[in-house]
Amino acid sequence: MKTTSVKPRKRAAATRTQLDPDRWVEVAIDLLAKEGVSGLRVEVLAKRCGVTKGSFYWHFKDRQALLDAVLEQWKLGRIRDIEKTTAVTPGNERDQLHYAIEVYGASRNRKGMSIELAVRDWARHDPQAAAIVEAVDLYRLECTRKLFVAAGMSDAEAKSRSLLLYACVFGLSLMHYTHFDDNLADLKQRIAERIVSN
Amino acid sequence: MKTTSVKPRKRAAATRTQLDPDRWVEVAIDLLAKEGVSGLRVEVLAKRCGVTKGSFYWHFKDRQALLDAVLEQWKLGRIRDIEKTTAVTPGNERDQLHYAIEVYGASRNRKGMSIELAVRDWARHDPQAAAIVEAVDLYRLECTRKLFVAAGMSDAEAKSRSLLLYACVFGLSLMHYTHFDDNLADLKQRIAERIVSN
DNA sequence: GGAAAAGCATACGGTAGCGTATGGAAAACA
DNA sequence: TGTTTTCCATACGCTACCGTATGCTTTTCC
Repeated sequence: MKTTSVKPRKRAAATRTQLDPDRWVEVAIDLLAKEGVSGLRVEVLAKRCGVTKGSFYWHFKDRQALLDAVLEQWKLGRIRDIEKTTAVTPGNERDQLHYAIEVYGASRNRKGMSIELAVRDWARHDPQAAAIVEAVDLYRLECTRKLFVAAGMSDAEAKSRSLLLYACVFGLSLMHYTHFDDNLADLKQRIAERIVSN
Repeated sequence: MKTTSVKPRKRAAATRTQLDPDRWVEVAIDLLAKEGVSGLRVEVLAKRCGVTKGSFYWHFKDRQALLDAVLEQWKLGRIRDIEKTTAVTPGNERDQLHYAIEVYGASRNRKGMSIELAVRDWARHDPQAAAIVEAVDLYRLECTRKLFVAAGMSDAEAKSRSLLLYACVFGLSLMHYTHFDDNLADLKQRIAERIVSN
């Protein structure tokens, strides 16, 4: 093949961006969101990064190494996120719970939810991914549990609400209910109330 | 290759089972549950049926035709199931709602939930699957909505509860909360109460 | 500025999967 | 019994992957 034999030897010469592993993982998570794990292929990813797989195999031992890195990165990101979302400002626990619900509301944060679902589907076939998901879930559940307790609920009730909250949030993202009602905002509001109110 | 040159020309000679499309779809759904759509490959499926893909391409135009059939079959099965689960026996609406929740409880009906999740993941990348899921969701939501109304709730509240119910059911199946509490039964009970009670 | 290392391209072998072509056995039919 | 039709096996070409080998630039370091 020879278009003009012009060697593409500039690769974004401006920023002089070398591809470090983190950048690879970043793009990989992007791809994961759109295609799922099964779509996370080495050569596809490389093309997305504007290079060939020769580069990939310089940074990573193999595909599995990338997957491991993706999982780890996701885990860290989630935990950081949860801590931010559930940071305590005494007295406002219920508002914060509402906020936590809203944050996951499909409209915005669409990409985040796509990743979430992709990882969970991944976890259904991969024990390692399952372990990561479990760790993240337990951490999340614990964080909101504390909020419910701080809001005045019994420990057992708080646990149940905490689980209900996340189950509902992820469940909604799995469903297609757009045409179920013409006032979805009210619907969601009622649900949120049901989860956090007494 | 020649083990003993014994031609396997009996293929379950007892029942004389010809492979009809329905049988293919049945096995395909099984495979779908275990591997997801991406694992639903023609040659793998054929091997599972004890034949080669030569047989497959006699019954189906191509892989897509199988996928279509799987979706259609799933849709029909779901609708039949919902009608059974939400069949009305006046006065017992709340019991039935509890039953509907319990039916999806991950422990039993594990396979059914696997299929459910696989199809929903499928729907995230395929508009056609998404349409089927939407139809099934709307039908389900409508059925339980009626139950909530019959149990004495306002229409708006019934809709919200209906959505909450399914979101929670599917959401729970996505989560890994086994180690969150040592009395999961109580946890689930509380959640169910929260969904159906006033 | 020359050697070493980093970062990437290219080419290769190998597997798995899709779909087609073709033929052969078994069953239905006449 | 002979001929269709049904049902399936085998063989083939093609593509998309994975991972390796090897070499070509660019950077880094002396």
